Amino acid sequence: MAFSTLLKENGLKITPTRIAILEIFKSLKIPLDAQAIWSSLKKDRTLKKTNEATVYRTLTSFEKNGILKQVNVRKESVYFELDTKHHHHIVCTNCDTVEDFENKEIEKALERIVSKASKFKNIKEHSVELFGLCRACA
Amino acid sequence: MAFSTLLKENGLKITPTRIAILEIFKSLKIPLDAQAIWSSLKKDRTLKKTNEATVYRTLTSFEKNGILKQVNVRKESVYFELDTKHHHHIVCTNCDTVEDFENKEIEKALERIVSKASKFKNIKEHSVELFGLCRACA
DNA sequence: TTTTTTGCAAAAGGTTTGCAACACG
DNA sequence: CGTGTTGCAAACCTTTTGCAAAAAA
Repeated sequence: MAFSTLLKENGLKITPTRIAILEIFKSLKIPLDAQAIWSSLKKDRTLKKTNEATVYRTLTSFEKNGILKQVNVRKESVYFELDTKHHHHIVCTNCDTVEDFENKEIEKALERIVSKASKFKNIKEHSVELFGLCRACA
Repeated sequence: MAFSTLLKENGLKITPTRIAILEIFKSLKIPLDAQAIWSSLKKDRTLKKTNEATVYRTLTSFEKNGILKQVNVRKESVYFELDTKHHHHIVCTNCDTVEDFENKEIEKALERIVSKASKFKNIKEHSVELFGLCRACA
């Protein structure tokens, strides 16, 4: 789906900054934080004066609308990625490398855990992350 | 093992504040952040004037020494728990409820994923968290 | 006494907010 | 034109740091 359609469907106005932010996520394919997005925008002639606050507001709004979701990468700031296909992450604790994976066994095991949980009855989501050093950093 | 021994083994001096912080983790049995610890200390006559900075320094030092570990609870601040038996968490997104669980199938599936990861060769740890509303908040 | 720990105050880092100007639809 | 969006500056919240005084070993 085109990003402009995605924005429209969520009742968000189509602005150059928003489209650009979505394009950045699409092309880089790794979790990004507000600073990374902001740096990226600054390289673009027409968007270089975008304010940091706008980036934060955009990320927050995209998350609320289910366009982005947060990723636990154990860094100081909050990282996001496009909320598309369900998957998990292997995160390098030294650089920005992130490998995605999916695994049906884990999903099934988690479903069983959900059904046995005593203090919870409705569990909406889960996250699974592996941490280590990527081949380049090891 | 007594907390005083634990501190000694890690080359840390035994102080009332450190013992008290460990006791708080032991008795509450849920992940806690610096503010929670600090509030707890303030209720104690002899420790009520403990400085926030001391709490942060203590938590950092305990984590470095493997006494505490961070828990991903998707809150704004950093939460810790005693680093004892390996387990995972079901976290209430509305309150502080956390239920622990462990599951061998997941551990095995993760081992297989580790062995197949292309960008990583040494993976040291992992985290698995489920998020939802506990029975009290649902 | 030597070394670590703590209190205090200041500062840093990331993120949020109020408000007026601006742009999309 | 009306409402949502942005820039700017100030504020916020959590966490960190320098330094001198206090406590542990």
